[in-house]
Amino acid sequence: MNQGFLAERLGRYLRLVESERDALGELGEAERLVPRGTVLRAEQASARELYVVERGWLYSSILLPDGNRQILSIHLPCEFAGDAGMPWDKAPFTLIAATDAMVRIIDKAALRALFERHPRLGLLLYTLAQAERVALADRLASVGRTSAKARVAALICDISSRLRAGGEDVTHGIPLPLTQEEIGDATGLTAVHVNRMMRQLAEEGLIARTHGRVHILDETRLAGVANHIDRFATIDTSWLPTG
Amino acid sequence: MNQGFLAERLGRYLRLVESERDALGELGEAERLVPRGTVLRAEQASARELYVVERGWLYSSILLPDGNRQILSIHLPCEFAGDAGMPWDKAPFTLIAATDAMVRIIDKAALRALFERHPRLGLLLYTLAQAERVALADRLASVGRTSAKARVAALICDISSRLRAGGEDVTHGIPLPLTQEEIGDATGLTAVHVNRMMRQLAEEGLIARTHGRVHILDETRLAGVANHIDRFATIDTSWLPTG
DNA sequence: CGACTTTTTGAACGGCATCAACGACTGTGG
DNA sequence: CCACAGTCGTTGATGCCGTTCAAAAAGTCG
Repeated sequence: MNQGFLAERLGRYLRLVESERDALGELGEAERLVPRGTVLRAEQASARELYVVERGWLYSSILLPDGNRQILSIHLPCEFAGDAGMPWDKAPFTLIAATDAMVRIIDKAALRALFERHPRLGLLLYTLAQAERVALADRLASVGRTSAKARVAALICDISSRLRAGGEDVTHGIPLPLTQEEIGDATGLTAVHVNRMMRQLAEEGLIARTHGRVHILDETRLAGVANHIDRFATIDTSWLPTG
Repeated sequence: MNQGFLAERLGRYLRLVESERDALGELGEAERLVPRGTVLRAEQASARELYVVERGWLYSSILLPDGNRQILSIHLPCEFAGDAGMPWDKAPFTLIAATDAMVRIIDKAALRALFERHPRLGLLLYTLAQAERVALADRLASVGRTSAKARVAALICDISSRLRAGGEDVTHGIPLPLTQEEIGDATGLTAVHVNRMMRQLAEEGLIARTHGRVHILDETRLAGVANHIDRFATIDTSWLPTG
């Protein structure tokens, strides 16, 4: 699996042929280790590359002039990071490592070559970009129109189902290596209120917490209060060309 | 410009060659007239197609179980609508006409053919999808981390700069054919509070309002209270293959 | 152990929601 | 041309959810 993080991710959605696997394997130029808390790429920094998370978690965020921060999305292993910056030569967001992490660096030019030589993979990447857009839209609905408790629940549900989609065993709790401050920045709340909502979810028997991990006790009810829809579970690639 | 809405839009970012223009012209199968308030496509409805707005405004929204609604994005003339639904066979959002509108219908299969025959256009579509994702992220930051006044201001700035990017003359005010209820659903506020914030923006001399139109009096200050960044003005396609 | 970050809890405040009512406008049918 | 209904905009009064401020407890790392 050494050269295969990208192929593994894309292979979840499409049966890849040999030449496609090879092309994906050659895509990444270099790896980079990013210790927890480090800025991998700052807003407005030059952005000629994108990343694939190989280990650890990253997140992208925007800093507002008044010092407020919004975390836009969390990037789990095997997912892209920084790909939303493609349309610009300066990064629109800041990328930070939530845990010690390892990323593989992919150059824009390499992505261009991939689209030209493997249009089918291009179409798949397009499709996945649209799926990310929908994920962001779901978060917008959560932040714009639901209560604090629902937002925190939604974050937990989202991470859980993405970890599960990534093949991780979720039955014995999931890691949640984010400070309550970070959870607040992701959900549009203060750290103080995040704390209260987590406690409330625990008191209601929906989750249990143990230093850095969360155990989902009642998945159905939690998804209910969160208004969660697991969209990534049902991605339809049947209309893509066959390899 | 009869066959060229898509070519016109994409031509803003890339100098298209003849064969590409032809391919884009043949992409749309049919047109459809959508009167104001009509649902073009409901959440969960079968979704084998996407749309290009030819006239009028649409918006996509999610309806929460409690009856709350979040408007996710507004689709202006020459923009795509429903393209975020590509990864699924059921539509993730509802598409509604904000004004009487005309859309051109594009089949998923036609898009697939476009990617295969014109990888460069595929890459451009991928890039634009990422740009839409960033626009959504900016809205998330607005809704999650700014005041009611800032959110309303941001909506006005966003629409204004997109209309301008579309070639519309913005100096004598912009149309805003949305009810305050709809503006509230887009910004995560109630219609009542939208009203108050609009009045406040007017009292502060930032905007002027006349039935259905808004005049931006002080663009710099308005962009300031909105934390607005005009990202679409600077899309960089220099790394794409040359035609 | 000491400095720092993170979590937790309490008390008081405020922005936005909620509820309610009225006015302005639009279209429709008599 | 007017009566009427329906939608939308406007304004006031009240209340609650989440913020802000403050401080202590618990965890982490040198």
